Amino acid sequence: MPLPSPPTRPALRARYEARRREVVATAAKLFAERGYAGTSMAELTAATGLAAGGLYHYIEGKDDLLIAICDELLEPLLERAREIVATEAPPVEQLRELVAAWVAHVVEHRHHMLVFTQERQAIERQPRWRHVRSQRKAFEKILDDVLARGEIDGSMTFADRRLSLFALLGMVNYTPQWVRPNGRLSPTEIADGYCAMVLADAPPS
Amino acid sequence: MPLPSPPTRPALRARYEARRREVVATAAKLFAERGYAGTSMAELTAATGLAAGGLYHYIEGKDDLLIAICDELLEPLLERAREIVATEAPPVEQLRELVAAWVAHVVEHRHHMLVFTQERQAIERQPRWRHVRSQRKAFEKILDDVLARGEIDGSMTFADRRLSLFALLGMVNYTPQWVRPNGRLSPTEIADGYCAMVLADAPPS
DNA sequence: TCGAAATTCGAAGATTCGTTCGGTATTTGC
DNA sequence: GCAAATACCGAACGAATCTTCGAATTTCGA
Repeated sequence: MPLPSPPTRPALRARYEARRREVVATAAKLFAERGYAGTSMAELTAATGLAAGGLYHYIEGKDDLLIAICDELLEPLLERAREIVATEAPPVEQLRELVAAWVAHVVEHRHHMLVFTQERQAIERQPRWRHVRSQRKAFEKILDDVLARGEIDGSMTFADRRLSLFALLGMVNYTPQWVRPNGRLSPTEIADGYCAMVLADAPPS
Repeated sequence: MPLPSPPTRPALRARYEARRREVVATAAKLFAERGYAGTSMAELTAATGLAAGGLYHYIEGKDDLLIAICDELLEPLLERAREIVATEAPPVEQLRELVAAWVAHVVEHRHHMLVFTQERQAIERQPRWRHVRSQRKAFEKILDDVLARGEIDGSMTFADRRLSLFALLGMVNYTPQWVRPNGRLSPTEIADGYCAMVLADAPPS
């Protein structure tokens, strides 16, 4: 099983990378619509225009696509999140930036995100997915840390910080299920709304 | 293809119904852990103790299980929701009751709920799932109506009511992903926390 | 206790699916 | 323009899957 490798000749290399990204994007759309297991390679070949054999010049196998989709989703998001918390801005500002970037990201890559959500059980169970799993955990830790810093310096108040974190994860992760590109609300407005709900929470008097 | 029907003899009828519920519950657990398509009938037979052919006395086919799981999840929830909004309690109280019942339900049936979430694309796409789809929509409409009544009578304030609805759906639907039976927070505490976040939201001054 | 109903078995059937592989066409670098 | 690298094709294979079916066993009701 020779794993396909990018061509060494420079003129073809760019074309190869671009085509591979196309294939992954097409797969993300199909997987989001029909499910990973519910999408056959035959449907994928039809959607990409390639024939059965041609596909395997760009991917190792079907599950390679799933990993590529998750990586395209999590890697840039995690990088951006680390940039934001490296700032010296106060926690509340960092949280707003984080949620804004996060919402914008899942809206733009909503197909990726839908696949990530649907295949969560596979991701959490199989050892092969350790990397994806640790990226998800790293992102959630960044969020939790920001909330913790806000709680400590008194700029945020939570009845239960852990619950607020889970609520935020729920809101944002659910967004791709209903959001439409060029919908009524912009990603920024959505993010602001979410932040308001999380930050307005106060312990019962 | 003779569809399996409950026995007419009374003594066996109860046993049949019970066994069928067992099968559905086992399927819900496996599907939640491994995914619907990722679970083979062979694994199901192993988990139920029945042999391949024996299973088909209780179900029509694999997707029959999926419908049964969704029905067991949505039917009682929808019924309870209708009871609550038939009350004359003020909207805020109705909302608290709704969310409390809802959270308790998804926590208790978290396997069912995880399957429902994972197979959402199938449910929303295929005509066969019209019934499940309409139950989901009916429940969401009940929620939206309560929020609308609260907004009109001034007891609730939303920057954007639609967004608050989606946020609430996100929070609750995500709950099964992290909640543990006998965990630190009771379903009631979780529900109260969610309500506080949704109700505390106010338009920016 | 007897006959019919109900339950269970497990091997076989039919289909679907992911992947491979030999071959052909196209492109690149020299 | 030539040779080598690259891109692509599509039939075919092997494995895995869901479901069926006839037979064997158990259970119920009269």
